[in-house]
Amino acid sequence: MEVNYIHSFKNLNYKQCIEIQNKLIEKIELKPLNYTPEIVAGVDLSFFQEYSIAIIIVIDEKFNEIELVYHYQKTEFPYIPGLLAFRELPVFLEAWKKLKIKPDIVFFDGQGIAHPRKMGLATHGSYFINLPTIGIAKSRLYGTYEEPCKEKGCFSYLFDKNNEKIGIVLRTRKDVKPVFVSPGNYITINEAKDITLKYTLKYKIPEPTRLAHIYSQKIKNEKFKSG
DNA sequence: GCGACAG
DNA sequence: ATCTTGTCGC
Repeated sequence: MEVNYIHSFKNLNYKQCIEIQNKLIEKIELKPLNYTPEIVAGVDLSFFQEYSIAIIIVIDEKFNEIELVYHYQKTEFPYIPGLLAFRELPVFLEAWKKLKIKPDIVFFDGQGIAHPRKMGLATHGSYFINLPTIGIAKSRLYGTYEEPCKEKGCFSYLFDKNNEKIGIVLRTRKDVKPVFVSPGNYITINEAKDITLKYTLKYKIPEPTRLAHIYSQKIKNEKFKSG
């Protein structure tokens, strides 16, 4: 798939990254999707020594795996809370170029707007691929919330310092720690929640991201260990 | 100054 | 994320 524009982030300092994020805030469009996604992609990265491996898995409504692409290159940006996109997007976008099928929406392993500057991985990534995105995080980065009830489907809202909703704490499985769902872009908070549940089977992590994680581990082992 | 802090 | 064994519970 095509990429809007891309440049390495490796020479940016902390302050410059924050400036980029602040400039992109005004471009966020949390508008209704107005259609039901049928082709969904999941993204995840794994790391081995100095390398980063990004994989993208594409599935249809029946969870059939339609396409899988990956790309690995040397890691060129450290993990810094709040700046995850600068570390992961460059690798992801190289894998994205190899993708033939155009998904209706993309699930990222991290936050969307549930971020100090509303610029989590999923939101930042949406500008490069021009598609709706959802952030699925296993833990909280930013925001306050009440604990949702224990049944599958229970949820509570995540709020920022201005008491604005920035995401949902969603119980995707009974008696299991909830996931933090937030829209990346071009979708609403509630749609992100509904679509996440729709793509969740018997595990805590919804299928797109869960499968992406499994394959990123598998490819890492094939390329850097046994194979 | 101190604590928090996606992957 | 990654390094790593067993273990409690459905």
